[in-house]
Amino acid sequence: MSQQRTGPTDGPDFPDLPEATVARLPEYLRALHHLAEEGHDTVSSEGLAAAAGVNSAKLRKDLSHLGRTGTRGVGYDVTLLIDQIEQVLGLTHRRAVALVGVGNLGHALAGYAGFGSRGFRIAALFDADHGRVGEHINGLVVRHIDDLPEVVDEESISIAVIATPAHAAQNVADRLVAAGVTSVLNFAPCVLNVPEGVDVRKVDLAIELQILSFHEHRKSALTALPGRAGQDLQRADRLGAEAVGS
Amino acid sequence: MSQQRTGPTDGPDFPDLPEATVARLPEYLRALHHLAEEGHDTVSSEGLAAAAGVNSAKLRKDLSHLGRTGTRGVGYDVTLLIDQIEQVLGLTHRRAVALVGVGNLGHALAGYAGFGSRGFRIAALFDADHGRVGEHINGLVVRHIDDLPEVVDEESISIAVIATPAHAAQNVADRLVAAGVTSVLNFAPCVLNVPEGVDVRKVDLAIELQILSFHEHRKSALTALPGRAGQDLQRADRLGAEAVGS
DNA sequence: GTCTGTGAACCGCTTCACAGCC
DNA sequence: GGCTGTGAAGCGGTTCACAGAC
Repeated sequence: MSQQRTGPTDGPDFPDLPEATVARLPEYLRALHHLAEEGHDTVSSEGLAAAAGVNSAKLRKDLSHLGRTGTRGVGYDVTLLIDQIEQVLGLTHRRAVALVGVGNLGHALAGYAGFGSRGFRIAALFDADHGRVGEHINGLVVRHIDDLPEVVDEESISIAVIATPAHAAQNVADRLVAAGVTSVLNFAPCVLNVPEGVDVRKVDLAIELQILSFHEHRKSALTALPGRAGQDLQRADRLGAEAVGS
Repeated sequence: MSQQRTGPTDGPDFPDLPEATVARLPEYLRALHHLAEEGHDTVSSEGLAAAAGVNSAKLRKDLSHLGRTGTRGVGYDVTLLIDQIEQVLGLTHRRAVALVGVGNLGHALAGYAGFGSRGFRIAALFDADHGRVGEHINGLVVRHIDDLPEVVDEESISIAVIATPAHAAQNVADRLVAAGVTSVLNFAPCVLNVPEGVDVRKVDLAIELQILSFHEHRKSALTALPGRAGQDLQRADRLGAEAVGS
C-alpha cells in the first residue's frame, strides 16, 4: 500500500478511532474547556471522567487511542489535551455550516451561540419560502434554496443542518449533496437517503421523549408492585450521571 | 419471587427490552405511521426496515422482543404493530411535559408541533427571568420557576425539558427532581448529576456537529491521498441510510 | 415459495485488573 | 505511592443462516 494506515502512535497524524470514542471526545473537550476556565492546569482520568459523566477506565482507553497523552503519576495536561482533541476532531479551523429551513426551530438554531463558541460558523441560511427570503436573522440574510450551489461553493461549506418539515427534507438533502455538502445534521423526523461518503446524523426531539416515556412507563409499572419487583428499579436507571456541579 | 419477570410472550404486559431496541422503537413507530397514512395495511420486515433506516434482521429481532407480532409468509399488520409499540413505550395516554427556559431554543421547542402529534403535551413553561414570566407562547403562559412544585403536582408532570444556559441547568435539574420529575431531556451543554431512578437524556447540538467534523476531517485526509488509501473512503460512511423517499 | 422468529457465531465496546512509568 | 496505558475477560448488540409457520 502506498500509504500506511497511520497508527495511534505518532502525534498529529490521523488515528483510526472507534466510533464510540469519537462520539465521546466532544464531551471530554467541553469538560476540559470548563476545567481550563476554572484554572486547572492538569487533571486526572478520574477527575475528567467525572466531569464528562463517564467512568475513568473508559476515558483512559479513549484517550489512549490518541497516542501518549497523559503522564503516569500526574494526569493529563489540560491545554495540551484540548489541542490534541481539537486536532483529531478537525476543529483547528472554524467550519462553515449552512442551515436550511428558518421556521420555528431553524430560527432558534440560527441564533444559537453554542455553535459559534465551539468551532462552527453559521455561514448561510436558506429557505424555500419566498416570503422568508431576505429576512435578517442574527446578522445573516435568508437566501432562497435555489442559491445553494453558489453559496456552498463560495463559502466552502461541507456541513449543513436541515431544519425543514419532514416532507421537504429528502429533497433538501438531495440538493445539498448535489451542491457538494458531505455531512448533514437532520432535525426533520424522517430517514434520509444519501449516497455513500455522505454522513448523516439525526436529532429527533419526539423520539428522545418517547424513549424517556418508555422508562417512565417501566418505572410506574415496577413501583406499582410491592416487594421484590420494586427492587428492580435500582437496575432501572441507566443514565444516572455522577459528576461536575456547575 | 412474588412476581415473575414478565417474558416477551404475553401481550399487554411488560417486556424487558434491550436498551438499543428501545431506542429504535420510536423510529419504527414513525415509519409505521407514515406507512399507515399511505394506506398500507401490512408491511414486510424488509419494507419496514427500509423505511426506518435499519436492516431487516435487526428489525425482526427487535420486534420479536414484543412477542409474536408478525405473520410468517405475510408480514406485519401496520395498525396492530403501531398499537403494540405505543403500548410498550407508554404512549397510550398523552404525557404532560414541562419545559424550563424559554430563551432562544426553549421558545422554539414550545412551538414545536411534533411533540403534540407524537404523544406529548407541553403542559407548562418556566423561566427564572421575571421579565419573561407572564409572556404568552403558543397558548401557554410562562410561569416563574418557583412555581415548579405546584404545577408539576397539578398537571402530573413526570418528564421535563431543560433548555436553559449550561450554568443554570444543574440547579434546574435539582428543582425538577425535588418537585417529582423523574425523566429529563437536557439541551444544556453540561453533565447533570441526578439521583438514582431519574433518567436523563442529553441533546447537544454542537457535539453533533463536532462528530460530523471528525468525519469531514477524515474524509479530506483520505481523499488528499491518491491510490489505495482513497478506497478506504468506501468504508468511511457509517450512516448512509437507505430507504423511504417521502 | 414467502417471510417471520431465533439459535449461534461474530464483533465491538466496556470493564477489570495490573504492569509500567513518574 | 499515584496514576496512566493496556492486555484480557466479559457483555451486549448485530449479523448470519435457517427452521418453521403460513
